[in-house]
Amino acid sequence: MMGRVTRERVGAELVAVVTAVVAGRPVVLTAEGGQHLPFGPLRTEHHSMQAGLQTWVEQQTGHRLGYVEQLYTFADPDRASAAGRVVSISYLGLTNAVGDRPSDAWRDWYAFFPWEDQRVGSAGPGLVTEVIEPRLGAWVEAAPPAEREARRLRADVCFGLGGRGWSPELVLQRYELLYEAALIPEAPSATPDRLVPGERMAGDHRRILSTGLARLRAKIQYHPVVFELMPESFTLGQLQVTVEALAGQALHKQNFRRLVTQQDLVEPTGETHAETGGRPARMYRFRRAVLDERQVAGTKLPRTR
Amino acid sequence: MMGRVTRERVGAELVAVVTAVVAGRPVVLTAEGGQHLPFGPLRTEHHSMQAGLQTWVEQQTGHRLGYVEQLYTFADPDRASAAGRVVSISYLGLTNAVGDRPSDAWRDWYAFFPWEDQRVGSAGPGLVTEVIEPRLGAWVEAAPPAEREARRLRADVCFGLGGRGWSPELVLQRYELLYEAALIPEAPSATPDRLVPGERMAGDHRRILSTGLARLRAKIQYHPVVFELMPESFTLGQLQVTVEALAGQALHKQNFRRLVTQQDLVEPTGETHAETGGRPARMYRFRRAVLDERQVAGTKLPRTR
DNA sequence: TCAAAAGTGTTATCCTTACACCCATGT
DNA sequence: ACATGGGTGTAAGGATAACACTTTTGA
Repeated sequence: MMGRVTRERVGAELVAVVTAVVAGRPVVLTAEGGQHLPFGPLRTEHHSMQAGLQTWVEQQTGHRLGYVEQLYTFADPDRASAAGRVVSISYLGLTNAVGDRPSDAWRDWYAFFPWEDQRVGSAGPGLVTEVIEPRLGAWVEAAPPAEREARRLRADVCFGLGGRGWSPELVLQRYELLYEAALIPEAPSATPDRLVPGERMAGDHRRILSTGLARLRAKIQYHPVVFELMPESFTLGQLQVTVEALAGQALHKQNFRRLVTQQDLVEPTGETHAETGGRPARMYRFRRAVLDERQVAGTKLPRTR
Repeated sequence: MMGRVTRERVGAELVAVVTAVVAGRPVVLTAEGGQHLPFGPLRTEHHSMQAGLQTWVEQQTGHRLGYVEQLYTFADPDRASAAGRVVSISYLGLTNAVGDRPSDAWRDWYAFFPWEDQRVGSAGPGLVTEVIEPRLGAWVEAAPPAEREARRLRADVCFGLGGRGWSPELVLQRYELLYEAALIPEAPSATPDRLVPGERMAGDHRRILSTGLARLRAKIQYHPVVFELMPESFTLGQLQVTVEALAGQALHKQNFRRLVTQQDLVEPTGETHAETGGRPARMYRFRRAVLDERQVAGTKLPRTR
């Protein structure tokens, strides 16, 4: 019986969250004046979805993506109209070759999510305490009493309120919370005077972008993907700046270095780099062999017997 | 220019890897005599993909899925024929309500992946040392010299050879390695006399299933998803048996108990359970509140400053 | 009384965190 | 000389892994 239904057809779209880090700023590749992520339809001539994606991105940036992984597949219900349904298959791409084709298509992540940059001196910390926390407080109070505590807990966990720590990887949860609280313009009941700052994108592309940031921030903690964003050789300081840019958080210098060196993730090239001020730094390169040696991260379960 | 292309259309299929654990055996819901995973086309009347999936699964099992998460989206190139391309959006579903409709549609995971069960007394350990290891050895030797070491490393990491430990979460990597080594029937150049035991499924469903196992084994380590497979109340022994069934590995009893209790994942119900032989065990229930409290797992990066 | 499973306690080890300090360069 | 960033050492605390042992039931 299952095979007898008429098979309906949908449009399949490939969407790319391509990111890089330039001078301590995480950037994402956009199209059409920063309103879109790069995207294009899956074509019959594409051998695979990744190949199709590579084609679209190459046409816009002129270079191959070093690293690509699938993010998530969305079926936007708003677009299930007479024209038919559209399914968006999104990918995360990482690259370090921003300079090849200078372009203003590379936009700072934090233009779209200002609250996500929690480094000191950035917009994030002030934005949370002065704008987001009070408005979420109002949203909590506006709930029926039975639901109030659940809302408060959710706000506290997402934004590190009430003495909780800030968790960089909760990007998507924060975006969805702001959406539900009608504090961002995508929300149906949003009112202009209560919005939280941050540029929006066409359709659900800001949501897809937030999925990409969340994945990258989570993955960086247990898989050596940062190196896809680095040049061939780099200093440990540059590496740390890159990780901090992605995490939106400052890291402890000495421990960061030990973490990287003790795990044998890098090897010295023998050269040094004359930095602005201070002692010249040793240059390192990523030991690509670790990708083969360590398929595995580390278990949380007690092993044998 | 991007908007001007004629949008080609594809078939969108929803595929479910629904698993449960019954009497220490992990099982997966199949259709049509165990050859398929349950699947069905995405319809216009489905409000969302998850809703569509729930519909298909409910029709076959009669109960709702407690937990659903998206797995991966595949575009099988072999099926991009005259009939057009098909995109399969796969989901992982967890349930504990197997008993509602008795059915032989629940098949043991390890019928499809016998090598994945590494518990003592199971087929796995012998299969690896007596069949897989020698045949992979031949595959290594058959490579051109320059490629030989890479193949050996890969085989060693995947199957815990050469003194390495077995990593339960490498399910997909092992499947793909066996595929490339032509040791499973899906492989184009496979020959019947060199195959590794294990039932196959239609199309790429065995591959999708292996993606599901991999995700579940990985996720169980940092997120309390096991409880979706447990009844309302259970003993710590039953919980351990369930985790062991999924991991395909025995766990250390005392440390497992401590891990569960010290993290406040469970609370005692006050009742006890008279087991077969031995002292009666306390019953516990999952503290669902932890899902709200702990959105976060734990960072691998040194935090402040 | 013994087998079987539940449950408790203790110790060695490793990893994370934090702190203190020295080194090499430009100005 | 001193500011700046690079680089090293070490000690405290917590989590994990491994060990030995007691308790409570059914047969």
